[in-house]
Amino acid sequence: MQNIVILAGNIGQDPETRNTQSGTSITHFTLATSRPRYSEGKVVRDKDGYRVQDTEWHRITAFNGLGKTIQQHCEKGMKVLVRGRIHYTKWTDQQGVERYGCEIIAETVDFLSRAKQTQNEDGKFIDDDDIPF
Amino acid sequence: MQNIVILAGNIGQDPETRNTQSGTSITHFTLATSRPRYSEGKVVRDKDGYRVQDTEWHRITAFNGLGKTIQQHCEKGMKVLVRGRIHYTKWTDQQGVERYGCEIIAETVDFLSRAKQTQNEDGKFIDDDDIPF
Amino acid sequence: MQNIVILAGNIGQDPETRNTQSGTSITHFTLATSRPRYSEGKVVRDKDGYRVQDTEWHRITAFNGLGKTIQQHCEKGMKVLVRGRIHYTKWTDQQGVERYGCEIIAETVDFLSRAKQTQNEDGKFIDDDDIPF
Amino acid sequence: MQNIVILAGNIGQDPETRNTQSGTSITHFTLATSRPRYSEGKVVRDKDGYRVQDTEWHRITAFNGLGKTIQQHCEKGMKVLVRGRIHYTKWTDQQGVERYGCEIIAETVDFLSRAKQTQNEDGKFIDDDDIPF
DNA sequence: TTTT
DNA sequence: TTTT
Repeated sequence: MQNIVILAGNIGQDPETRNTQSGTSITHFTLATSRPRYSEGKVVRDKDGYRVQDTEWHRITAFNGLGKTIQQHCEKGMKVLVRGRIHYTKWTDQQGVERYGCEIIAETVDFLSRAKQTQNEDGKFIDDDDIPF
Repeated sequence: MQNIVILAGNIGQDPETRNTQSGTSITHFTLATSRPRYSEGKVVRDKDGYRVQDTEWHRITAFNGLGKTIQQHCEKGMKVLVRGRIHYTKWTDQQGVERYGCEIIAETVDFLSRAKQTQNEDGKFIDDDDIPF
Repeated sequence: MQNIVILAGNIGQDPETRNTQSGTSITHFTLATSRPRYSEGKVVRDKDGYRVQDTEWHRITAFNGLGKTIQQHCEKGMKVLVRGRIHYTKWTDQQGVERYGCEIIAETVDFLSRAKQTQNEDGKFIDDDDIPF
Repeated sequence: MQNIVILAGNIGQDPETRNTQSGTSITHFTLATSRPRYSEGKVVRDKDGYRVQDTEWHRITAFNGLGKTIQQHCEKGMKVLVRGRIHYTKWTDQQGVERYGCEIIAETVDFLSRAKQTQNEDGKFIDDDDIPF
């Protein structure tokens, strides 16, 4: 049954891609979504008059082709819209403590800012077919 | 910017509600979403021929009025559709280790199964106005 | 840029499938979504005390494989969850008047009720691999 | 049951607001969402090498406070993210022909471009509290 | 821990 | 035209 996430926000760090032994490539980046804090129906401001924002930092994971497109065309600061699903992870850390994590597996990514252009080794720009807009 | 989650699944345990010192009530329940596992584009089956499902267990939080409606009308096994947002939490456990969590703050809940009816102390059923269908 | 629709509701009529000359198959069904009517923050009731519902009837279109799964496993009255996108259509009617329509192109359909089972010509049930749960 | 729409796109014309006799204010604007056309899994290009886009023009309706915020801070060309629901309308035109329409009732609007600033009659900028970011 |  |  459906597990759908839609996030529009800003990329926190340049994406990173690694390859697994099985040949799958995995791309990670972080995405900030913010919303103004409300208290009793009113916007909350700090002492300098700026609105207080609550920011959530999401860890986004993309595989293979979508991951490569992200690696080539996304960078820190870009605004993107991610559609995907929530996935929870569990592992044991070096102290033997059980740890839990949560990530968003991306299924589509739309660029809300101008996409970064990446040149290939031969100096040509990567084929725009990869850019989903 | 938008942080939207839509989950359709089954409730794992009866909801629990507690009240904070500030007068806010907080209701929690767990929700299972499942999807068939695919490998190379094909459904994966176990040795008995049943499809393998990957289940994600989400922790859902609802406040005040919505939480009370959930407490009164939801129970283990019911199918619901939750719309909400992702919220990450961080705390220090009793061993002094930093821990991270993830929960879904519910904004609406639709009942996809028949809602549980709860009687008040006077034996009357709680007003259906609370039930969102 | 994203155009995402998520609808949970009841199927109004058995789905219908037709084939185009180009070999694409197109499946249509209607889906009702309802919400209680509110006025000044309160549920509205009719003279018999029943809550007034506002129902929207959506026209859903699915192509090829997804359409065939719907044709085989969905019927009038079933509850489904559709994810898709809005598409507007325009045509000229027999009186030469320009007409506009709106349909939801389904990308995924989850069954929230028990799926209908369809027997093949040889009396066997269609392979469950088609059923998305 | 849920009827959720999420659209990210560009505003086609400056919003327009009118007031009904009952005191409700209604704001309308149009929003374009585009997606590259695919044929047999490949991007389609026109004779000049540009990708062919399919654009859907959505009619967005917002009421009262949300509508006023849109009127004050949105203009043609801005990028926005709308969350809302689909609503179908029916009316009889001047020739007595039954006509059908479809609109998106906005529940939230996020600005993906810099919001337009509007001055009040006294020359002051409208309170930023209205801007949802 | 749910469900089909 | 569905459903509760």
